[in-house]
Order: sequence, then C-alpha cells, then structure tokens
Amino acid sequence: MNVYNTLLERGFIQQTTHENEIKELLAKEKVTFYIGFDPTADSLHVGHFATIMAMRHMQNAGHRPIALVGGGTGMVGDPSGKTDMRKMMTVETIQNNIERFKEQLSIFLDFSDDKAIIANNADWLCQLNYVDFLREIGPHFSVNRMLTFECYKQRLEKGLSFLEFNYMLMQSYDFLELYRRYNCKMQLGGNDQWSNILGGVELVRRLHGETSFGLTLTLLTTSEGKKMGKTEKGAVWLDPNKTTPYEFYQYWRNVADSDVKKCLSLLTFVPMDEVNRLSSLQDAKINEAKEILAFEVTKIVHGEVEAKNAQEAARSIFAGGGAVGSLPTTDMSASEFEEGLDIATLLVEKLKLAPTRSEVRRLVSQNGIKIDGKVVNDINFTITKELFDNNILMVQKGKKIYHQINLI
RNA sequence: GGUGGGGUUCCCGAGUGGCCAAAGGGGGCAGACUGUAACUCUGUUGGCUCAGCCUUCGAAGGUUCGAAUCCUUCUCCCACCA
Repeated sequence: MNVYNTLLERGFIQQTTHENEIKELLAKEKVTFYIGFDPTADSLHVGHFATIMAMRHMQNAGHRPIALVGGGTGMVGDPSGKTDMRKMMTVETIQNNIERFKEQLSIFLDFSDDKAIIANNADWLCQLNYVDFLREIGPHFSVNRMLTFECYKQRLEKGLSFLEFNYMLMQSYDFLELYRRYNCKMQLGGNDQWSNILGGVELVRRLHGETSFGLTLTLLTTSEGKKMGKTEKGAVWLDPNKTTPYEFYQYWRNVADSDVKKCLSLLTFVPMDEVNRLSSLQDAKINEAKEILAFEVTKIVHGEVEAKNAQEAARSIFAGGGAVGSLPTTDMSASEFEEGLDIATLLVEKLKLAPTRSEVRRLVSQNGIKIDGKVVNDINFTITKELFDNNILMVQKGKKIYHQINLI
C-alpha cells in the first residue's frame, strides 16, 4: 500500500500542498523529506512522538527522513500559535537540548546506511550574512500577506517582535537549504506549521522553479481540543528519567474513551482493522483497548521489557494484588526508621510525593494518603520498621499514585 | 522621543487605608460516583513548630497606630502618535 494511504487511513494527514502529486511521488520514487524539531526542552515529548511515527511509516516505505534539529531556529523561537512571547534560551541550553534530541531521535529512526539523516540548521543559519540573506530571501516574502496568516492572529493582538517575525523566513530557508544539499522535496510538520511550510515550498519554487511539497500532520489533541500529553508535572516526556516508563504507561492507560482510536492510530503500529475493533468496544470493555494502547506505545518508546514491567505493575496494583513489576521505588536504610519517621518528612523529603509539609497536611486531612492500603488520618503519624512487610512498604497518594519503599 | 494605561498569589482577573493570605474564573490536588474513563458533585489550593505565627500584591524608601491600597524614586511592560 502507498504510504500516503497508510498515513491517510491512520489519520495523520491534515493538509497538503498537492494531494495527488504527493501520492504519485511517494509511489514512484524514494523521497527525501524532513521534519524540524526545535530544541525547546531537554527531551522530546509525546507531541513530537506522533510526528516521529509519521517518519517511521515513511521510512518503512523506503523514503528517507531528515530529522532537522533547530540549533538556529531555536535561537529565535517560533511564534506560530503561541499567545505570548517566549523567553529566549541561552546558547548553552540550546546546545544541551540538541544533544538530547539527537540521542532520542536515534532510538526511533534507522540512521544506518544513509537511511536517515540528522541535520542541524545552525550549520547554515548561524553563519548567514544579514544583508545577503535579506537580498536573497527578503524579496520573496510579503509582509502584507504574512500579517494575514492565522498563526499570527493572536500575536497581532498581544504583540509580535521582529525577532520572532523572522522565524518563518528562517524555516523557509531551511527547506531551501535541504533541497539544495540533499534534494529534499518534502516537508512534514504539525498542523500549526502550515504557514511555515508553505513559506518554504514557495521559496523553493521561486528560486529554483521546482515544485516541492508540504504536508501537515494531525496534532495530538484530546477530543476536547486540548493539547495532549500535559500532566501536573508538565509534559509527558520520552526521556525515562523525566517520565518513568510506569508513569508513561499509565498516561496512556488513562486516556479518555474518545481518544483511544486517535492514539492507537497515530502512536502504534497496530493494524487498522484491529484499531477499529478495539476502539469500538463499549463501556468497561474499552479498557482492553487502553491496555493495548499503553503497552504498544510504551514498547516503542522504552522497549518491550519496560513495557511489560509497567503493565505488570499496573495490573497487580489495580487488580488489588500486591506490588510486583516496576513501580516508582525508593530504597531506604533501616536506620532512617530507627526512631520513626513522620509522614510529612517521608513524603516531602524522601519520596518527593508532596512539595511541602502543608500539602501533606491537606492530603492527610482529605484522606488522600494511604500506607499499605490504610488511610492515614493523623498528621503526626510515624512510620517505623515494624510497619514494613518483607522490607516493603507501599505508600499511596490519591488513587493512582503508588510509591514503594524498599528497606535495605 | 511625545502622550496615555499598566505590573496582584500557578494563569486570567477583582481589590484603591483596617473586615485582605487578598473576590471570581481557569488550572491543580483530594474525596464521592465509576471502568485505573468521561461527566457531575464536594472540599482544598503561600509557608510553618497550624485555634497561632511568618512571608507575599514589580523594586527600594517614606507617611500612618495600621498600606496591595497614599507619597517619592527606580524599573519593566503595553497602546496610540512619530
């Protein structure tokens, strides 16, 4: 099957510059395409993951992805769809983030034998000469038109700096550069990137008289239109040190019923027949689908072993059994409990399940803390060695957050 | 550069001398309900040695018995004009 149809069937495709031509192109030749990732944090998150899956599908079909990290564009910051001006990042932060991105991308794409390319737009953007750049690129962009773009709407009300206004030209220049260097003919990106992508397509056409192509991907949003992958701790990260495989698994295990189909389609390789079957399950049965979703996504991101561990841990806890598998765990020495450790100190200092002692106070007064399944309703509650069963103690905050203490 | 308007607790936003740790909403957290869902409802949401005390309303000073609220200086932002 043409990879275009695969992407279409799974719901990846949002907008295209030339639908039929793209389909034909993908059927007849090996296409080099790119997606950009700006180093805004020290890890990729699940929003990036959806676009990485699109790259995977393309690569599996024999096309060649370029993962472009935005060492240059990250210095400016993309204003598209943003309400407020972003804080500028230091050069060191950007550099560090780029390294993390590169590591993570190499997990998901096959970079052997030139099957994929990793590039950094700092390599060309950072040494551009201002006047030369203006003379080559500037004439091809109409300020009048740019101001009408949807992606700047909010910003025109709140304010848009000249720094950020240049972002579109930089991203367009990227496409031009990749076209020149690697004969890159296509750019993919999140749907919020539509105008930036069009800018590049237009630029290549004007300067080389060649048609290049753009395609935007569905953003990972909930059925209510909110961005997915946000939790109390911020984003759901792909870095296991920032979001543990267990937390990652649980995130998907808990998606809303209405989001199951979208997630299975975009984030796993489960065949569409099966996706349709699973997502049509009703009532409590849809939990089966969520379990598969959680397992499959975790498997791709963290590997099969971690996925299994997370699944077992989740099952044993929510089925009411004891704890096995890989729950968040802290090792503590017996001596720390010699004189008894009060609940607030334990939660705040040792387990970091609560930010302050006042928070613990609130949790306790609202029956939010359990030790080995028993509600703690005294703020002066003290944990001693005697409470441990087989040197294990299970601390629970709320209904879903479990933390195991191992006595060593 | 000129003129005008602003900076309030995670966010938005009320508050113009004591009743203000500061309305209301959003978001978060906890509880009830449930399917580890959604919806809904309830409670809670600065810190602490918690019937009390301490630190917050851009920053620093000042007036006052008492200041987020008044005065002075500084600083940052926004709009219109250039």
